[in-house]
Order: sequence, then C-alpha cells, then structure tokens
Amino acid sequence: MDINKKDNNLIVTGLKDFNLHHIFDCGQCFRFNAVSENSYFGIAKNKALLISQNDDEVIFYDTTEDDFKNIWYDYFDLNRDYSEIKSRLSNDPIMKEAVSYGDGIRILNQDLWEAVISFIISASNNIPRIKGIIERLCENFGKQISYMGKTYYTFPDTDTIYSLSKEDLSVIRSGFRDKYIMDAADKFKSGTLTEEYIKSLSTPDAKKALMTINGVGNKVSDCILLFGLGRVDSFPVDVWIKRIMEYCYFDGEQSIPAISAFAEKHFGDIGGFAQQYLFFYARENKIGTE
DNA sequence: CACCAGGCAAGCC
DNA sequence: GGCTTGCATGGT
Repeated sequence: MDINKKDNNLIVTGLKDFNLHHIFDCGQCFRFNAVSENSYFGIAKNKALLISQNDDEVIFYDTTEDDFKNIWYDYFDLNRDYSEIKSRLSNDPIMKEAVSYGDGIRILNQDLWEAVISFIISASNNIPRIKGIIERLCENFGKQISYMGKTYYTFPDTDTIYSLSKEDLSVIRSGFRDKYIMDAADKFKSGTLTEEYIKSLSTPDAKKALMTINGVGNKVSDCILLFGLGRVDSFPVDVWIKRIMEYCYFDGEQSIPAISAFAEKHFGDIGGFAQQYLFFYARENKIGTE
C-alpha cells in the first residue's frame, strides 16, 4: 500500500482485495451510495467521505493523512489479509464461485451504536426504505458536519436519541420499530448495556446481552456482532441467505436454525466473510426471486 | 394493486 | 419448546 497526497486528496495504491462496489453493495452498511460509475459518498465515524476507484488507484477526497490512518484504515479493515480468507473459503466450489463475484468485499468496522439502531430498523424492511429511515434519523437529529463545501449530518448519539419522544421520532417514519429504537437508547443510557461491557464479552454472551434489547432477535443480533463488533464468525441468516443456502447446499426448504448450524460447521471462524460473499452473489444474481 | 421487505415479540398450544 | 399472527410503512 502506497499513499500520496495531491491537493487535499489522498491517492492510495496497491490495495489488494478492495472494490467499492463489492464493499458498499453487499448489504453491510446503509449510509454509503454510488454517486457515479466508480465513486461512492457516505458518512461514517462522524466524517463524510467521497471515495473513488480506478483499478488499483483509490482516491480519498478531501481527507487528511491523520483521518486515513486513524479512521478509514480501520473502517475499511485494511489491516486484514483477505487473500488468505478467500483461499480458505475457495476449497468449497460453491464459495469459490461466490468469492469470484465479490472478490473485493471487505467487512467494514462500523460503530456499535449505529449498527444497533440500523439493524433494528432493518427488520422486516427493504434496503431502499431502511436507507431512507436512517437518513431522516440523521438529518433530523444528527450533528452538522461540513465537507467539500456542503453540510451533512452524523449518526445521532445515544443521548440524543434517548432524549426524543415517540412523537419526535415519528418524523423518521420507522413504523413499529420506533419503540425498539427507544428501548435500545434506554438500555445504553441507563448503563444496563455499555459499549465497553458488550465488547468485553464472549460472542455468545455479547449476543445474549444484545438480545435483551426489544427488537433485537437472532438475526439482528448476528448483524450487530458481525458489523458493529467485528465478530467475524457470525453468520446472519436473512431471507437472501436462506434462499441461496437452500439453493446451493440443500435440496429445498430448510429452517433457519438448520442453516445456521450448517454454516457454523462448514465455515467456522470465517462465517461472516462467507455470509457477505454469498449475500452479494445472491443479490447480484437475484437467486430465488424469479 | 397486492405482495412483501436483511424479523421480532407476544400469544397460543 | 415450536408455531402463528400482528406490526407501520412504502418499494416494486
């Protein structure tokens, strides 16, 4: 990896296993969107970022070296060797095919609180609407930040969401999920759950702790573990994963627990990566929808 | 216009 | 324990 400054931009070359389309369209994050053929814009970690990619050259616009080293290097999981993970998964011919579709996927290291609220909102919802609800949450209650001459909004912190009434929250039109959002804020604000405490727990205990939040069940907790806590052995089973697993590994319908059990055995400690390659592959190929 | 979306909790047996 | 149902809203 090589970093060069040009004006206010950072030009990073030599990134392996890195593709913006794969990273931002594999369902892990809701605040980044394509703004042109090869560039994405979004907000994470209280920072806005415009990023573009041409083959080996990735440009972080209006970004300092400090922010790259302190924020984006970790956010994009650049310290991890994906080649090794991909080669391990590719012993399985099905995974080899899925990996070849999304060979530039990286699991983003997102903020825990944002993951908790975002995946509560994701329940029984579609991705365009999830993104809309989250944007309204940020625009109404986040802090203003300025980037490249424009104003954007951060993801609101626990105290801010805790202070909201149900009527305040109604502007985001989250439907029945509003009470779940408020329960998460209650539990984090009261200290029943804290980020430090959850991070100190083993994965099974962290999962149990997360599931004490109303609106956080099996699937949502797995997403929080994987995307907000870096527990890369988690294998969230949603409708897409259920369909593609039934299609690829089973002969017809299977229960979610059966699929989870199979994934745990089959993918072990790298289940989270397998899940992302499969999710991307299923959605790109619309597996099970026609 | 139905159908259903990255589910979950609560109420049944 | 497993199975059903209601849930708000809007994308397709």
